[in-house]
Amino acid sequence: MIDVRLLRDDPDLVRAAQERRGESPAVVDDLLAADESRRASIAEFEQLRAEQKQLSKQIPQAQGEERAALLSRTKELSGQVKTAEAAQGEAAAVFDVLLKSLPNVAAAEAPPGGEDDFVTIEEVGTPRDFAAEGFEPRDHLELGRLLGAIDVERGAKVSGSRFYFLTGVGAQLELALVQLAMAKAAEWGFIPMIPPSLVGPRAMEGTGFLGQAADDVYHLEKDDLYLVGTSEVPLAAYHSDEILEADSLPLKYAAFSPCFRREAGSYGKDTKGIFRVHWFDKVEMFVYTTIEESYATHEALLAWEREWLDALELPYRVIDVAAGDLGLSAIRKFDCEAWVPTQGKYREVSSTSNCTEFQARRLNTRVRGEDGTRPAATLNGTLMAATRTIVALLENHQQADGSVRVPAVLQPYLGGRQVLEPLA
RNA sequence: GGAGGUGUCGCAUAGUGGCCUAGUGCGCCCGCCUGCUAAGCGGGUUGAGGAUGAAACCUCUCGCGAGUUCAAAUCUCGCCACCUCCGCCA
Repeated sequence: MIDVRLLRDDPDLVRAAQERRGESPAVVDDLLAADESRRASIAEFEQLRAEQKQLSKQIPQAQGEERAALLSRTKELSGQVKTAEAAQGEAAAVFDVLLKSLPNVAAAEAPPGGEDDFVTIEEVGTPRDFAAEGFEPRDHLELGRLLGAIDVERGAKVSGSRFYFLTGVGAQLELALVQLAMAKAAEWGFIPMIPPSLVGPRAMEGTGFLGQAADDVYHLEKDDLYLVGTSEVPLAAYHSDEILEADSLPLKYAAFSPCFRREAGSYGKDTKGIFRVHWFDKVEMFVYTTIEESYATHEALLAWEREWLDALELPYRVIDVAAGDLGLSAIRKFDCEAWVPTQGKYREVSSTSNCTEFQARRLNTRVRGEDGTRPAATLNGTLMAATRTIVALLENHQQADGSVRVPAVLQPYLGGRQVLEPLA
């Protein structure tokens, strides 16, 4: 959630941000009204409560008639306090629901508009010209079959559509990618983490995934637990209800975890292969810092993502995601999209968001500094999403005979193999 | 899943209905004293919210939530977490 004071002091700024997202600025006025009545009800409750406490204190010393008078007045007040307290709770709840539904204030730099209104920041590397090389590129599914690496038929048999088995060298490839990614992250100063991928409602709600994105989340009703779509969720909740010392920042975590997505409403999209699946493994970077540092940290996260893709020798582009496509928590988001030869397009393989104080305020994570305590800033960025990375690696590094070249950095993690060969 | 126990300020503890505006010790911060350090002395030290130009001020916060009462850290009920033992299990 955003700062209530910002809402009161500069509502026009919030309205403008709503418009950049293509959302209604009217909620701002609803919120201001709700804040008004919330504060009025607080004042009323507190005034009654103060009187009740003050009179109540005199009772033990009072005698006879005076005591009876006090008792009858406090008795009356007791009821009024209860009513006022309930009213105050209700007003606070109304306000809270509205405030939590309001997205973070989109950065002025974020391109206005929706999904298609992104701005390309840079294209890195050159997609291969397979025609010039004299062969038709195979898609990752066919390569996966040739290599004995991916089995989607049995994935569907066992778990349904959008599930897969990684087999043989495919399984080894994922493990190699995970190891390399975790090793790199540790080098960059991230603390390696393996977090729970089942979380309670607070963590899910606090990270903003129970808003518009709720349909995309798996929920285990019997236990009221959620399967996370990203380890951003447990990492953001990790320090909930904590006060971090300013000189301990930045706190950088890199987590390996499975990710689960219902992919509701994506029927018919990316149905072939393992590009869009209900479950995949991912190494995610997550940073706690101050709001002032967050902008530079966001650039750093992007730089690490790029270093990763450079190391894997993949052609990709970096885009500045438009305000309407930011999600609830972010003020700005950069995506890295790797070239997918058989689709002839760049497709998202990583994404980094600056959530400023939005998640920290919901999850009650604060920083104690010279000027008191205030909410922390949180940022996240994908380092390695296994399935999409495998798609990009196989397709971009394939050779005419169906073998796949292994980038040099990955070779030590694959037993020194330089090439993945098709099964006989 | 069953039985028992515990939950108070950063840590350790005191507190069985009003004298709790939650005490004490440790730690930490500021000051005094002292060649230096230690000791000693004095003061400060949970967090959130409301009001205000800013304060003084007021409210909430003893795991969480409801209840009893004029009044709850204290009594009642529910929930959660942790510990011990049993069962089951990777």
